[in-house]
Amino acid sequence: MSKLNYKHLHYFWMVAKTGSISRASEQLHLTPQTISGQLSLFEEIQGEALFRKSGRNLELTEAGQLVLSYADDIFALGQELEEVLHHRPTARTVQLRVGVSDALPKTLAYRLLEPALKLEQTLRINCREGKLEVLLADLATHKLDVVMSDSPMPASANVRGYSHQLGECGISFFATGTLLQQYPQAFPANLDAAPFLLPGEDAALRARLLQWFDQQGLHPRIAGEFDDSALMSAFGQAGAGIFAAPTVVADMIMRQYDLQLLGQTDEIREQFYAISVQRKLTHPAVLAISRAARIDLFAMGEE
DNA sequence: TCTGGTACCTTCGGTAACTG
DNA sequence: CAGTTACCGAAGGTACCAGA
Repeated sequence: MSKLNYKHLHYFWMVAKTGSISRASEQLHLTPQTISGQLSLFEEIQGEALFRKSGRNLELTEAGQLVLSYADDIFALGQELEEVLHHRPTARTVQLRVGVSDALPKTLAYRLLEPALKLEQTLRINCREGKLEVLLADLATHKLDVVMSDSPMPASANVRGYSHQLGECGISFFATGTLLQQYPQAFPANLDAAPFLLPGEDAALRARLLQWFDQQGLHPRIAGEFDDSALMSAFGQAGAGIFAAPTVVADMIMRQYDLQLLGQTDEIREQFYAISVQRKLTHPAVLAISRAARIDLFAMGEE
């Protein structure tokens, strides 16, 4: 049985961090051929190529990305041990690398992540926003621990992942006071012919809204389409149109953007998911998010 | 397009320290 | 003391880039 050589792992880690053998050799005060040789040996023992050549430099393979994610934790822990041994007490820090789909309202993203901030352990959140497909690619290469999205893992995605539903709620519609006065009819008739800000094609909410408009015989005037929910809210705040968001964050949106509520419906349901590469959620912060989100939404009578 | 310079990685052969 | 491991110097291969 092969044993992990931590010296090899350290050389690998330094090469991965610096992006080249020559730069790593400067950091480690060794010659490049030593690093190269030890790295080859490490790859041979592990039975996996960890780097591939990219021009003059090296880039990590998928296996390399996986090893790096573990090496980061191992050497962070080592550094922490040194600090403890040198009588510098330090709180144990848990790192959470989370990707937030840009279709997910930012206020909701915060609301979902909030339970993780209340963990007893010190948490460092590394939060990234982007298109779901890009975030899922990063999840597959272990650059992210979890992806928060308004839709489950797409069947077409070329990534192995598991969708964990955190909850669901109805939809609320918001507008500025000035815009609201121009459409005084009762909800939802006041949406008819009103300027409307529609979520982009990546958002799960978009299709549900369009279908609901059709069922209700409503014909809002589409004033804009937005992939980014924060951008859509900003346009809504400026009076460019009415927009929809999950009811669970209605209060936060009205406070944050100084908007008024047109109406609410439970006929459209917005769902929230945590997507991970593991069937079971194991990261302590993600577990906290998962548990708290379900309880919180249930308590509000929304699930 | 060719050529020379530069940067980077790998292989080979050898040495020194460590281990059982 | 033989085998193993880690290391280094020299040399060679590959990729990139600038200038003719």
